[in-house]
Amino acid sequence: MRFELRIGPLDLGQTLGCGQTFRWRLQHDGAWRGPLGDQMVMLRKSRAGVEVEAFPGRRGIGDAVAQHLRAGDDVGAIQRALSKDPVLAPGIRSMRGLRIVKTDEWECLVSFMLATYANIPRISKMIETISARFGERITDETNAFPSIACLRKVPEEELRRCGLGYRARYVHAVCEALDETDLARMKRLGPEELRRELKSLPGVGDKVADCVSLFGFGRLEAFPIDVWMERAFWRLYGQKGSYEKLRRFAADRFGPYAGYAQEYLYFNERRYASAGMCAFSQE
DNA sequence: GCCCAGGAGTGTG
DNA sequence: CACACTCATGGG
Repeated sequence: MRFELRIGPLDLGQTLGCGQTFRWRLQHDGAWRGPLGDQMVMLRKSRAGVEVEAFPGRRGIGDAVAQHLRAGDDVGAIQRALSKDPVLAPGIRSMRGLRIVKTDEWECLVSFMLATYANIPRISKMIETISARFGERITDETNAFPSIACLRKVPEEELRRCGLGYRARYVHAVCEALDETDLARMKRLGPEELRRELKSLPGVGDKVADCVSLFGFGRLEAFPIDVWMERAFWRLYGQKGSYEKLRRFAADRFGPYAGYAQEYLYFNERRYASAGMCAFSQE
């Protein structure tokens, strides 16, 4: 199945390339390929948005892609609103095509639990390994991410052999603490309640809870704070302190689209670290 | 070999 | 509240 989705602005690399989601791969021909639910999808930039190719191309895949890329979001308006922050504005200009994605709640929860104290290539590898061993087959090369019920049957030791390290215990415990109805209920919670409930899970602290709120549950006001964000806050705003303090600063300063501000700061801080350059104006 | 990674949990001052 | 320590391992 092949079709075009009208969407903009959109840069696939900025959106799928690093950190929000971990299973999209850039192919040699410039297309991005990855599993979405139980189907394989290839995305290629087109004039009006993206050209989508899906296998096996079951019904609903169009909606799934649109939902994943949050096609309904007015990203231009969000950028204009956040650009009122003079510190943020220059960085936004280099990230016009970044969209926050909406990922599956369960896959997102596990992914960011695995992300603790690991780098992005390793996170991807852990997720690929547990998908390959325990997920339903989509193609010869790729399996879907395993459901809660699937993963619950896996002994902790076997998860450990997938290279999860100490994270195996948390994943195993969360499988037993949670089921699909819990996730469905959590979708209706307010932001603070959702955050509190996520944090009550073993292996989920402030940062993971905020990542899962933002990407998995689609709460654009969520603002995950990691080491990169601490560096950015100190360098650009002269702010440091506890997670709660920085979180409040972000909420006050960036409002309902704080998640987007976080992504702009995150990408630019990493760029700054690697290139020694800065797209933001100094304080 | 060395360093650090999109942290969390636990204990202590 | 802040800090220190441990956790288990693999990319760069």
